[in-house]
Amino acid sequence: MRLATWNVNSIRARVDRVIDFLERSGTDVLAMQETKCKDEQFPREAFEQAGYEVVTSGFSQWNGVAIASRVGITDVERAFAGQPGWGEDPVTEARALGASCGGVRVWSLYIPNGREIDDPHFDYKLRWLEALRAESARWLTEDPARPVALVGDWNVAPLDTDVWDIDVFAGRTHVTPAEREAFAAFAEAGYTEVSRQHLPAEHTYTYWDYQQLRFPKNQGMRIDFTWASPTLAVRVTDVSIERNERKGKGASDHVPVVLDIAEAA
DNA sequence: ATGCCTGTGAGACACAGA
Repeated sequence: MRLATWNVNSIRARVDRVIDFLERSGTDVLAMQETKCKDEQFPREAFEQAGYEVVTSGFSQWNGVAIASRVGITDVERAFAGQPGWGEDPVTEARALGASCGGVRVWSLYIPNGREIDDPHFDYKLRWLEALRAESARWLTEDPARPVALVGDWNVAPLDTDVWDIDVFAGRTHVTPAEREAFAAFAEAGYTEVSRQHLPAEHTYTYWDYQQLRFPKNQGMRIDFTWASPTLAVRVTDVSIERNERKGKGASDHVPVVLDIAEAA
């Protein structure tokens, strides 16, 4: 099975590119983030015509996650248990969508950006990561053999070499010890970040800002990852970062990360 | 060329992204 994750930065603006990628890449399951539309606005017909079922979670023009699959989609959840909400009267945002596809429990995740270190969104980001860690650890406690993939845009650069110049990020989000500890805690919960395992090269990015020629200069960030449960991690045979998808007119600022997963023994 | 930001809603700019 081929499983990919991609922050598409608006599915309505990008649907032709996304469908084209699905067909070229042989992707069976695609987890999308930042679809930027309500469920009723999602261009599901294009996916269905290409042979994919699609489930979506979008409440407004902000955030939005979706999963497309040609190997089945069942048991859909539009938030994880204990998912923190935003605001004084907390609102659950469209940042987590779970579904079982081809025997794998896939979670499409869009971790809050955090904005600035002194912004309330930063504390929200840390609480959100901790709540996800606690809940996903519980899934493995219940059933250690469960194949689970936590995929998406984590908005954390775990290593200094995951950004082009760490000095540029001094005092900013994505690289703070608190965020990195919250990210690394998924390893303590029993998960393996399989993209690093297969693609250890430094300065290998999944995102390049639209501004200031960041892509031509290769000034990017590595912030899209896959935490795989033990029985799934050992089935991952290859991972690729589809850098070519950042090229040309109408590209998302993120590229797909693709995993090849062997059949269960 | 991989090229100087893009997408949303609104109907001018404000907000968000990272």
